[in-house]
This record gives sequence, C-alpha cells and structure tokens, in this order.
Amino acid sequence: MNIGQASKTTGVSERMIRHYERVGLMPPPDRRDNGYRDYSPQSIERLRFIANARGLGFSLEEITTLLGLWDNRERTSSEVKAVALAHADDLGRKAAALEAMRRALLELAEGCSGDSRPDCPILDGIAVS
Amino acid sequence: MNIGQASKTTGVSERMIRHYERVGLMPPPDRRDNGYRDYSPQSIERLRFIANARGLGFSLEEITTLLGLWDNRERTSSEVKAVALAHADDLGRKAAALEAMRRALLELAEGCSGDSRPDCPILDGIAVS
DNA sequence: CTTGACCCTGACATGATGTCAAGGTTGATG
DNA sequence: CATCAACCTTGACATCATGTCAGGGTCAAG
Repeated sequence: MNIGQASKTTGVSERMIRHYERVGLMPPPDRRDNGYRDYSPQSIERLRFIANARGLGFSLEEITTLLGLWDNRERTSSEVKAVALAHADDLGRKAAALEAMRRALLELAEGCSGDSRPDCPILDGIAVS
Repeated sequence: MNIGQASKTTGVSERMIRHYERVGLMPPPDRRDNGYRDYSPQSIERLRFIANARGLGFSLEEITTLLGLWDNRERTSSEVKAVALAHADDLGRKAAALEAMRRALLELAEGCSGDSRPDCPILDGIAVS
C-alpha cells in the first residue's frame, strides 16, 4: 500500500507518517523498485495505534513506550496501566488548569458592562492581579 | 530599572522580556550609556499586564489586542468583553477535550487488571478503537 | 587588577504539524 | 510518442512560547 492510501485509510497525514518513521515510531517500510514506500497490513495497524494514542493525548515519547509494551509479550499489564494512569493524571491537571483560567476570566467578565463605555474591570483585573 | 530587576519583580524571565520587545508587545526601553535596558514604572506595569494575561492563557497575539485596547481610551468595554469571552470559550473547549480524553482513558484502564499478566484492554483499546 | 555578577546579541532546541520547492514515476489521453 | 495529472521522493522553513548556551562587554568590590 502506497503512502497516500495509507494516509487515507488511517487519517494520518503523509507528512506525519514519514515523521513517525524518522523518529523511530514506525519501522522503515519496504520500498518498491521506484523507491515508493510500501505498507503492510501490520504497518497500517501500527499506524492506527499511533493515531488512536495521539487521539488520547499521548505524546510521541509516551507512544514509544506504549508501542514497546505492545510489541513485548513479556510486558505486564501493570506497566501499561501505570503509563495510562500517569497520562490520565496529566490530562486531569491540564484540564483543571484551563478550567481555573476560564473561571477567573469569567469572574472578571461578569463585572464588565460590555457596552460603549471604556471602563472595564477585565482590563483592570489583568493589570493589577 | 535593569532587566534583571524587572525580571525579578515581575516574574517574567529576561529572555521573555527581550522577546516581548522584539515582537512589539513591549516598547523599546530607554538605554543607559552602556547599552543596558532601563525600565520605567510604566514598562513594569505593562510587563505585569502581559504576565497576568499569559496566566489567563491568552496568546501573545491576543495580548497584542488587549494591550491595544488598554492603551486606547476610545475603546468600548464590549470590545474587551468580546475578546475575553471568546478566549473563555476557547479555554472551555480545550478543557472539555482534555477531559474527554481522560474519561476515555480511565474507561479503558478500568478493565485492566494491572497485575503481572500481559493481557491489557488498554493496549487492545488503543489498537482497535 | 581580578573576580563575580550583571548585561548584550545571536543562535539552536523543543513538539507536532503544515506547507512549499524541486524533482522522479506512472498511467491515461491526445 | 508527447504530454498532463496524480502520485511519490527528500529537504527545508514556519509555527508558538520558552529555555539555554556561546561569546563578549560592563561594573563594583576586594
């Protein structure tokens, strides 16, 4: 399967497929006589794994770890779970941080008349806080 | 006030103070005879504004807009409020996306025994989903 | 005069991704 | 056969906010 087809069936851009290869997430695929990359069903499966992991917010570095575990029959599920829970924790902290910003901002905005006058507690709040 | 002192009193790194100047968020400060930057109280106030806005998650581009409004006595509070609410919306969407990832991940992790065996619904879930 | 604590500029790195340029390949159509 | 569109190749530059490092000037205290 050519890279264009691989991209279409996995939703991963050609750019990123090549990138994953460069950084070692994807093994170098077979090449046709003309030099074109040729992807096996296994490669497509791996690509999908990466795409799904990205969709869960894992970094490429974390995905390297996950793929290592995926490939390793000697893995323990506790290793996998530890990675997953650590990432879930990370997501939780980041979401909470964004929510805190949002609440602070809405609190400032609450006092703002939002009309044609220049007085604005939002600007005041940012200036002094 | 030298840049080191400005950095200490605002919590903004010297690197970023210079960066804000380069990208036009901060006006070029006065220079001493030796070429050292010399910050006025007004500059320090502006720096604090930027730092606080960053703390609320505004991008430097959004802060450019906010500073423009701050500087402009002809502004209307509705303009400011629109920027703030748009950003709050953005924050809300991003937080929700992270939370969704977290829930999906925790759901997968729930089925994982987390012991010494290799079977793991987390990896399975990432592989197929 | 030396030493340490400042300051200056410029450059490279991060992470994940887009985009563009310049070129080779292939298949179809005139 | 010539050509054109649709592929593929590699390499490079851009994004955004920030860190860090190199190589050099300045200044005050000992």
